[in-house]
Amino acid sequence: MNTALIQTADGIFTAHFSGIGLAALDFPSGKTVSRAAPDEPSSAQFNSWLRLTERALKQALAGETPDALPPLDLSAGTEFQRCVWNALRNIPSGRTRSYKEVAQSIKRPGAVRAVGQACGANPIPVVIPCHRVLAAGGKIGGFSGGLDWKRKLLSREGALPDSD
DNA sequence: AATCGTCGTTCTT
DNA sequence: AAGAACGACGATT
Repeated sequence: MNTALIQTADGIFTAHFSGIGLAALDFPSGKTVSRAAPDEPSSAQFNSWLRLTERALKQALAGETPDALPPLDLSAGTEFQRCVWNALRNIPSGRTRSYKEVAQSIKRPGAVRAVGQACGANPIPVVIPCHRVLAAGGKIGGFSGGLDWKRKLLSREGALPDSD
């Protein structure tokens, strides 16, 4: 797994690439910046994926819909998790779904709580828009990267619900 | 506010 | 290999 740092206006994200594509994306840690040396030689392909990732990330952080994504490596997830993550990918910017709606959309209407778990296990936040999933009634719900991030992202998309 | 139903994942035997 | 525990939930009381 090659890791690369991506500098944005919101801090330094860390991207992890497998041989398949982008496998994980970490929020800025705030503290120690991982300086791990690449364990694979830098190739033209990785550089291309990194450019795509950087562009897509910055667009997404600005509340825009990325015009292109790098290949994603979701192979680490279970079948169920990949279903959920794919469902998340077609929630358009500026729109939100409830956990229940996501559960229904993947034909497992009873697996509401399991959907929440799967969202939390999303390895590529922001790009895979897990922040667009709210609890019922427009409640903010939770977020693995911290609720401040969830609110910030939704706010930039103009989809931040009125806090009740 | 407290409790229960639900279900995939993870942690313990 | 089971079984118990645990959630970024939702519905009921």
